[in-house]
Amino acid sequence: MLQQQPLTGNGPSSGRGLGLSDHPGMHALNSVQQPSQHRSDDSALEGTENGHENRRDIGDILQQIMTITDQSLDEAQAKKHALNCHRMKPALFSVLCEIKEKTGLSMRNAQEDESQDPQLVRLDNMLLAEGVAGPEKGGGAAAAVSAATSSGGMSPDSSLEHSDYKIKLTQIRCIYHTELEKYEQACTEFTTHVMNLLREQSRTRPVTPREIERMVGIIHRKFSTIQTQLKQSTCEAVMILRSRFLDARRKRRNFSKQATEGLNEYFYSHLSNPYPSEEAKEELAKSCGITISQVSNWFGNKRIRYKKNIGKFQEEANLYAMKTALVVRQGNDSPHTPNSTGSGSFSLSGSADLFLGVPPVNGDQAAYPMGVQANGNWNGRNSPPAGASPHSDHSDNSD
DNA sequence: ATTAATGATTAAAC
DNA sequence: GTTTAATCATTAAT
Repeated sequence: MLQQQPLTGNGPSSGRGLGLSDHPGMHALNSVQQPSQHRSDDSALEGTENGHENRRDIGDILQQIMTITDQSLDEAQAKKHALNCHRMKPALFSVLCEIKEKTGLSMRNAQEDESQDPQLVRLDNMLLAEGVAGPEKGGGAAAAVSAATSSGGMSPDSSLEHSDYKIKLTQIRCIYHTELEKYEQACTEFTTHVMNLLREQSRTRPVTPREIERMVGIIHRKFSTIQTQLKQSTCEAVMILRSRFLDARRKRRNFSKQATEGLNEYFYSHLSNPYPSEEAKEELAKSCGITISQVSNWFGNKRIRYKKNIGKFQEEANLYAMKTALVVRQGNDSPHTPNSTGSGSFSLSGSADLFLGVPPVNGDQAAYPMGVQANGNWNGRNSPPAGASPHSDHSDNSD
């Protein structure tokens, strides 16, 4: 099928075997054979009286074959090059490629899924959101922190708390980037290697550029799985880091003494309605050096814990009540001044120091002098009956 | 080493 | 949205 005579078109050739015999590259083969052809007379075909001569030929051939391995590399290279330069080579190449294409050898991975891996996209987005994949400057860290603190509005302060986190995040980012770089380098290296190899082989083998491209795609897909793994583990590390460093429960610091003092002051001076407004919260947050969320948390905790065991807080209540009273007395000499305490039963205590007898709270009968007691309005259902001080609270806030 | 105190988180209710 | 009640996880105190 490949021996179409007109295709060769090389007139002077002997017309055998695609006419390659006159190519310089083929001389090697000829040269192997020719010596054994001791005078291509017809006598060779006769083979008369040549039993031992044939044996000698075989020996010669073997000898020649053995010498092939001794041929210098340059020589072989030259032959190859000569073969590549043959004018029939492109035609033969294309024909062989066509055959290969038809036999489906090269179309095993025909379906080129150009679809991006959704998981990889997801990981990319996550890393970007965490500031790992983004720019390596402060902007990235800031973005990470802002993203991390998105759950609670606690961005203004606790930068000290975040510094550790930032350091670790930077470490992760560095590792990630170096690994990614290594990965990319290895990928390109391998790809170029394979491409060079295939290109080289395309001289002697029907390998189309299309196939090379496809091969590159396959390689990239393989490497992509590695990339996915890298990104996944990075994500995991970031998540662990976040859960460990940004979960404030693990980094709880007690408030400063003065902060607690200020909060308690407000709480006990608004005991009848210890629900600071937004403005009051802001004020408290500013004066105590904590966030509004922390103020809210503190009041939430305080209310529930106070309500749960009023007796336990009696001393504290008296303490702050006295403090407030003293402040009020300093500010205003009148003993009947309605101070800011919510409970009417408290304000009359000129010396609020002996209300420390603390009975069990849940007892049905509370026959004791309540030093400072909120009327149980705000602590609705569970509030102990606390028969003392049935006055409804009304004298209230200083605002 | 235990325990109490405390700030933060969570689910559920409003 | 906030608040309650329970709970967690850490810190301070015993």
